[in-house]
Amino acid sequence: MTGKPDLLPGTLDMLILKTLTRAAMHGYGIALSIKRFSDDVLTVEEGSLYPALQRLLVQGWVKGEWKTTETGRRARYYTLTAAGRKQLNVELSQFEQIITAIGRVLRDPTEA
Amino acid sequence: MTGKPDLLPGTLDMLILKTLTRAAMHGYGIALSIKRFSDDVLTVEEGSLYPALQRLLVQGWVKGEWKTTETGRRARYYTLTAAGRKQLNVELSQFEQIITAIGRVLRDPTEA
DNA sequence: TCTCTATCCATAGATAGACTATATATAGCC
DNA sequence: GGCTATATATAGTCTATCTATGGATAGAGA
Repeated sequence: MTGKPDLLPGTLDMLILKTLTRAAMHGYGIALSIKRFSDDVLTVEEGSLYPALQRLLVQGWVKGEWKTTETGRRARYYTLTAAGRKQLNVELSQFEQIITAIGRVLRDPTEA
Repeated sequence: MTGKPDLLPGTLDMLILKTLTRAAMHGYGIALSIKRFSDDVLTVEEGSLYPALQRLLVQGWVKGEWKTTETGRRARYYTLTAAGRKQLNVELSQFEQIITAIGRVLRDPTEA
C-alpha cells in the first residue's frame, strides 16, 4: 500500500513557516494547525514534520525553546526568525509562480 | 549547487497526460510544449521525462509508436489511452483539492 | 486501578521522484 | 569541420516524503 503523499512534496517548509506567522507553536501544534486550516486535506506525518523542523533550525529560519504547555507538558516552541520571514516570502512567490505556470499548462485553450 | 527542482514534484505525470490531450507527441515535443505553455517557468529535464514516460507506458495510461518526424528522424509518439484520460481527471481533481487546501493555509485570516 | 486516547518528541529505514551526467545518433547551418 | 538543435535512454545521486517504531505523560472513562 504505497498511498499517495498527504501533501505536495516541496511545500512543507512553506506551510510550517506560514503557520508560525500566526503564533509560536510546538511541532504537534503546527501539525494540528495545518490539518485544521486545510479542512483535513493536508496531514503532516511526524516522520516528515520533525526532520523538517530540524532543517529549518539548522538554516536559521526558526528558533526553538523548550517550555511547558498549559497542560504541564514539556514541548519545544518554535518562532520565526527574521531570516525565516524573508525565506517565507521567497517561497511564497516561487510557489505562486509555479502554480500559475502549471495553470497555464492545464488550461485548455479550446475553452475561452 | 543543489538547485531547486524545475517543477513541483508529483505534478509531472499530470502535466504530460494533459499535454497529450492536445496532440500525440514524442518525448522531446512534450518537454518543449510544457516549457512553452508555462512561459519557460517549467522545465522538464530528460532524466525526469523518459522515466516518467516509461511509468505511464507500464501503467497503460499512454501508448507509444515509433514513427518518423517531418524532418526524417525516428521518434516515439505517445497517445493517451482511455485509462490515461481517466487517470488525468483523477489527478486534476486531486491537484485542485490540494492546491485549494494549501491556499487555505496560506491565506492570512487577518486580511478580509 | 486499568486502559485507552490524545498529547508531545524523535529517529531509522524504505521509497519515490526528481536531478546530474553521460551515451548515442543525425539534420542542418555556418 | 564544428556547432546547435533534435531525439532517446540509462546510471547513479539526492532529497523529501513516507512507514514504522520507540519513548513518555495527562486525563477520561470503565
